[in-house]
Amino acid sequence: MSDGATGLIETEAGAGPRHGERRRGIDRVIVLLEALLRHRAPMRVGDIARMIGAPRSTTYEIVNSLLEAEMLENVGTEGYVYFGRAMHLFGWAYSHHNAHYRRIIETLDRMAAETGETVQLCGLRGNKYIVLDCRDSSGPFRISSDVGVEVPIPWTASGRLLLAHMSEEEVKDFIPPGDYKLPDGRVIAPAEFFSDVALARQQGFSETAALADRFTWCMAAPIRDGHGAINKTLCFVLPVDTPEARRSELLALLCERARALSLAGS
Amino acid sequence: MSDGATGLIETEAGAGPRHGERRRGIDRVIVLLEALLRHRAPMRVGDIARMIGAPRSTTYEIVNSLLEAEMLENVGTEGYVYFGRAMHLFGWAYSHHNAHYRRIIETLDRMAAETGETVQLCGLRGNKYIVLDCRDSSGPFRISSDVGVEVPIPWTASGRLLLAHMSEEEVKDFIPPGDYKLPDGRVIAPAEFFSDVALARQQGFSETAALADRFTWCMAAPIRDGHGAINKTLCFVLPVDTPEARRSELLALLCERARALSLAGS
DNA sequence: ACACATTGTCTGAAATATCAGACAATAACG
DNA sequence: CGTTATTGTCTGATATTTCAGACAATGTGT
Repeated sequence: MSDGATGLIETEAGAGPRHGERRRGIDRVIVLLEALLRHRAPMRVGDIARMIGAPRSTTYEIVNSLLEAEMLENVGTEGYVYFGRAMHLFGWAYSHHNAHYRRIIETLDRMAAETGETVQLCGLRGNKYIVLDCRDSSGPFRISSDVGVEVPIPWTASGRLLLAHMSEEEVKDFIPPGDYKLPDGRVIAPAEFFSDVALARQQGFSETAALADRFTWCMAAPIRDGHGAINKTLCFVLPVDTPEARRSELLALLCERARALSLAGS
Repeated sequence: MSDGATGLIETEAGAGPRHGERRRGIDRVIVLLEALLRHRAPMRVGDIARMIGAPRSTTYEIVNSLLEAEMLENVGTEGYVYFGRAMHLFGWAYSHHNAHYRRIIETLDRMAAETGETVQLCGLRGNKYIVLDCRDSSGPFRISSDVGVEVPIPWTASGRLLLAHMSEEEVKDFIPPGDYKLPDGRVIAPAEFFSDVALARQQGFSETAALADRFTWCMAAPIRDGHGAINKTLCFVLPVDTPEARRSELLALLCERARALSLAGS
């Protein structure tokens, strides 16, 4: 896919393709890791340098440091690098540091085992939707999606729930205009999206059929934090042709489990 | 490898804590993350600074950068930080980037589901043993251990397998002398350990009873890479009083699954 | 109330990490 | 076989980042 390798990943305004931009090593590391995450495949040092807009010599220096720390590792025979073991360990520590997240993961496991369907834990990252964790369907035709990849919020059922605390005006300011355009070219009318959000807030769950792609039915239920806000959602990704009876059964299960995971003060 | 870069810096005659050691931001980051992993709990910035031997001002600078990148995140009300969401995403990417690791994880899941016992994936990190991933027993008395924590190799069943490619001489050089001492004070005779390693190599599995602690029976089987070398092991952690019949059944399962995961070129 | 420890934020100054560019050694391509 | 694009490693110079220390604002204990 044309990943639009603009070369410059500028979080801040200004700063065009200035030649003499000297940057801090730490920032290079951060940008590098995020670029690698987006790319989702091992890369060569030269490509990394181009992608993050850093000089080759610097990139080699940094990559070697990270390799030594096992935050990156060599993969394949020729110069490719990707995330290393240390990242796995750090990530594991993150997922298990608090009891709540552990409970969520156990629920994810149990639901996947019980239903055999694809289950996901979703949340926001900035103004995008991401899958935080998932258990893929065990069936022969598995619908899977990558953890950590940023997706426009309007494409997803979870997204509608995750915006439930916002007013229509806030939502309008929050979603980049281009994000209403679906991958197949259709465009969601913002007004329709706002009412979807309102509906999701009211019913306490959200469903989408064949939205971001032709073959999936998604259903999401909110996991609320201590203040009742929705930080994360639990969701099923089903084949669109799943019978209605089965769907409503799964929806009930989803809502029940999500509620059980919510911390809402009694 | 052991370039003596980190850890205790006493290269010169100067005994005191060298005051003017200026270090690179990247290296600070690496040391910081590793310290956090070892500590296994959120820390305050001041404590981090002390633990990694960095000035407070520098530590604040670095921590803030990492917070912004979500590699760390604030936890609790007052100044505690721990690993952040981005780490989870990077780690997930690591675990899923290659088909082999994915298969291993699926096996882990399946074995845990089938047996209800604690299953672990283990490996080496430097000259220590670590748990790379695990599925905890679902029973009321779960025996669990933390992923990523370094443990002396002689304490473990897996460790005996993971050294199988070494000669006795190499093993002797590899294991730090203090690592033969068990947590309860007993000391494993090196000669005994060497013969354990040889036995493990010969039978293709390894077992320990009440070694690192009084109440566990561990059994490990090797996962071999394309060259037949043992990089990782699969293992069960059982209560010591597990009946012999059950144990041998589980051992058979363990060996079978580990063999299925091995890449040994036919 | 006091003394004492800690946090988070700022400074200026000095040590150095980042950078551009050159280099040989392969690889890719027509 | 030349031509062109890579890769990985070095170098010296300077723009930057790390660092020590000071600061006010909170805690903590007696």
